[in-house]
Amino acid sequence: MKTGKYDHQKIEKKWQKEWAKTKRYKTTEKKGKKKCYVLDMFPYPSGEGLHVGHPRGYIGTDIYSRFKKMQGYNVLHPMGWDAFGLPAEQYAIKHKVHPEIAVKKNVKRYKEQLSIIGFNYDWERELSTTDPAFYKWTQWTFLKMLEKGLAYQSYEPINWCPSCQTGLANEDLEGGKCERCGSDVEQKPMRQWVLKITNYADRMLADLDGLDWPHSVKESQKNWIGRSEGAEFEFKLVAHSKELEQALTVFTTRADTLFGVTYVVLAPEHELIVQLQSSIQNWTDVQNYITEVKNKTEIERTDATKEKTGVELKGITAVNPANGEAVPVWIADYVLHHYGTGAVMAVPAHDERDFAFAKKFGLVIKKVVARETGIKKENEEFRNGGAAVVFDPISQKYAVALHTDGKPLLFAGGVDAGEHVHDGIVREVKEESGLYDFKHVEWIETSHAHYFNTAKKVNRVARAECLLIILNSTKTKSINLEEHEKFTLGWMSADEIKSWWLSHNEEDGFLHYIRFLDESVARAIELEYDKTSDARKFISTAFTDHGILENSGEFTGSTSTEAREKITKAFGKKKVTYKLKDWVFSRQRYWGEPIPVIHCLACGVVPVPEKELPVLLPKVKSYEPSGTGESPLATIDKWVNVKCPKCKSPAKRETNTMPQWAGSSWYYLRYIDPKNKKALVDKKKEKYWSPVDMYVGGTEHATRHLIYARFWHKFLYDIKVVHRLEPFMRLQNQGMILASDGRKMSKRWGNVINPDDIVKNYGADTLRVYEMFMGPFDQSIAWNTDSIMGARRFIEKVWRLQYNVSKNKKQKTKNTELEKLLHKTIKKVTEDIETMQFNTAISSMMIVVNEMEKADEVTVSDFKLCIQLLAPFAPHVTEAIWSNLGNKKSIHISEWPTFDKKKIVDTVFTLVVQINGKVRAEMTVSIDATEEEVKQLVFADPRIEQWTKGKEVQKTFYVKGKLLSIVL
RNA sequence: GCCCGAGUGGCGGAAUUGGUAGACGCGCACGACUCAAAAUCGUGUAUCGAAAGAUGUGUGGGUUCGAUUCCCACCUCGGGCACCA
Repeated sequence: MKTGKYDHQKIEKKWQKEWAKTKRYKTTEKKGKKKCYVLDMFPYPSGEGLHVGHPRGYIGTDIYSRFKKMQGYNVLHPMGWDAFGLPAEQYAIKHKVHPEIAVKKNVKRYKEQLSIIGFNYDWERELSTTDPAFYKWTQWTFLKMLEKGLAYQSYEPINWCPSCQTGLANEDLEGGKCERCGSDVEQKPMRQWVLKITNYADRMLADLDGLDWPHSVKESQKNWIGRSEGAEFEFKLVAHSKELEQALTVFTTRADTLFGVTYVVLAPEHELIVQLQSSIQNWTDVQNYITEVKNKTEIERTDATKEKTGVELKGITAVNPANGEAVPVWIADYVLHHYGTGAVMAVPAHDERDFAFAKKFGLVIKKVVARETGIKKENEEFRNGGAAVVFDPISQKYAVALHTDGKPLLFAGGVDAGEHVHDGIVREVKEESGLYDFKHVEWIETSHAHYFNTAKKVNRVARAECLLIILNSTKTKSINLEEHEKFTLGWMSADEIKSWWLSHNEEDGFLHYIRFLDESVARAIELEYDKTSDARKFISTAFTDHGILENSGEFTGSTSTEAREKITKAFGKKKVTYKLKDWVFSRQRYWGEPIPVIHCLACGVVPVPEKELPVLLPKVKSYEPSGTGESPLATIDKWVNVKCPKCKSPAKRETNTMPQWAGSSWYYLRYIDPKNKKALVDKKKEKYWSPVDMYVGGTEHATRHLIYARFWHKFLYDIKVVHRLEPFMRLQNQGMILASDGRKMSKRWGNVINPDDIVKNYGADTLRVYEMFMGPFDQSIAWNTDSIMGARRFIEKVWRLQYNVSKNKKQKTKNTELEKLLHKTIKKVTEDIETMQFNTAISSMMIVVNEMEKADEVTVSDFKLCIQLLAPFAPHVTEAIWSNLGNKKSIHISEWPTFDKKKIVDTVFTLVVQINGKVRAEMTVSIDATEEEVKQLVFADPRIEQWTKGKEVQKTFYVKGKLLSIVL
């Protein structure tokens, strides 16, 4: 063989042409073979073209699908275009071309850019969501949803983007702003089509468990669906001492706090308010407030840090179903109309928001849950007691009972018979500390601690009141002598007390009890001491943890968890609520699938008959938004005015279009059977190819595309179009490639690296290897053009190797060390591709190539195995070498190498000798050596002797094939 | 605030049923080849130290013969949710 320079341009052009000619990548459907469906999230062809970040995921799926093909699978690996929606329309408006033409142009450019990278897509299955033959089935599915009652019209206010001139779904917002343009969205009441995705919330949640998806994506979906279990309670309403016919239903997750309700709050949009008008004494104020709230943007309204506002509905009270107490009724915008029942029972003692509201408006705060520490045990002995935090405002220090070992404790104790618990604590403090000059005594909280008394060997639960005592002076009287032996009066700052307890993790008996008290101290210390006020006011916060009930009638003493069940059962009913909202499905824009319904004055909403699908998007002169909240389609009289399919009287077409996410919710099914005119997908074909085995895309789709597609798929399952509950079995995220400055690649920053340039200068194979080698596939990483040389050098090494190898063609003797390494590499690369750890796969191939370069003799068969491993990564150069070696058929249909178990077994290993945990020597030992033999060998070694001399060996640990640890 | 995930050389990163930390690559230094340069090849490259040796995987504790890996607390960064009752 003649030595040749590695000319990537020539090689890549030649083989891409050859593959196209021989239809190398046409999907095979050989009988009796297993299938593998490998899919990329199809791109939105923008006008900017691709940068080097875009192909990263495509390279991953390309490697995976080539690998699976070589393993003998029938592989489906298609590509298409997600081309409806606002970006294409905005681009078209800006460049004054029709979106259809703009999309065609952009697709052409994308396809060119993709093709030079050498992907193995089956282009015969290419599809576009904008193709009428495709969107016919998007419309068809919508009609099925309409038929099943899952698509409905609503007039509720929705998110409206004033800049994009369209309504948006909840998923299209980012922090209350339009995800596309960043404008503040408004709440605009208008007619819209909505899909009942909430009907599927539970199934989507439950089926997440069976998916091989990244943990973070599953978490995002769980958060997005936002299921919460709680209860509904009905509060009867009273005005002028008479019960009204309307009642108020509230939703809560904290039924255990029902006895702590001191008022109730309605969202300002609540429909009950108008109904109650005649009973409301301050109607003008109420109306003013509602108007005020209406004028706020969504962001202003949902800002949790702003001051709470609200108005009381004077003249009306609500009756607590648990204890019959009448409480005031308020309206406030911190209560959201669209969550739960749009009304809450306010428990200021145990909810931050209610607390803030109650503080501001001077409402009653009633504590019904006490803090609980430790774990509840059997046969607990009950103790009643308390403790006090004693504060000296002059020195800003706390008085503690200082144990001789330095431990600071609270002044605490039990209560004498017949004595009030507060008096008991005060008495104890006086006796133990000698302090007596108190300025202020305040109750902070009640707590329950479960602990084991080590002295008496009994389980105890201590109910303890925690008091705050503020001193006038630090003068003392005589101190109880018995206590004085162990304790002295000490003064410590909050930080000193905290740090002592943080560094001493004591758990037994009384100490555990003390530790609970310490938590009360910590809490008391956290209370802000208001120096400016003569009233010496301590400002508290709401206690929102679970605990033990107080002041709750027969439920007093129960845990929150128990009480929640019991109280729900006694006074209300269980209820589940979701954060997920129904999918706002209409857009007031041109470039989308027309919603296939007709509005008839007589018949109402009439679906377009199935045989008239698709409802084609008409050609128009102006597709710019009308600005009236109506779609541009509304201006095309010819298209709009039709006859009602039912009664044949004049009727009008629906002029709203579908959102961008419609087509992408099911496109993966169409690749299976892209030309089918009779069905969305052929049942048999669907049964063979579904589900997608490997789906690769960015994390930005975690809560939109991937939620919508799962919903759409489950619907198709219900109407028996598909046979699997989930569309994508395995999902892999690819990380973004950032510019070398660490920012996103963007024209705006002028930091875009174009893949065409890299392919031209370094080659597609180098680009592919570099992008896979730069770091873990799913992590974001900055582009570094310097580092790309490493990948290029590696490929050149492989290229040069073919000439060294061919010289040895006749050589027969095997280099067993090299062979062993090669077989270990086959194992590693096979496993790494399966788990998409491409960086370590390439690393191990680099190692074997380096060794082959160093070796004098490399057999052709060993080298062949090596380039077969590389073939999915660098398809062009390996194909060229494969052909140079005299193979007639493509390397990409050759059989994937398998490793020989016998060939990777080591005969010797490196034993590591540790002495007292430190590595002191290494030695080569036969793999068959017994522990005794190893020990003999080790102790005879002079390097070991120098450490063991004169010392006694206490223990040894032997890990077979790894190390010997000696303890002296 | 709540829920996830992650912190390792000059840089990208490797190694976790607890067993040699830093594979592979980039960069850098020196050497070979060259009139010279580039390319290529070779050697070295965690820190401190002349060396022996010591230290070292965000910080502080703990378990263990042995911890990047397990436990507790904290710090920082990234992501999701957020007045969601």
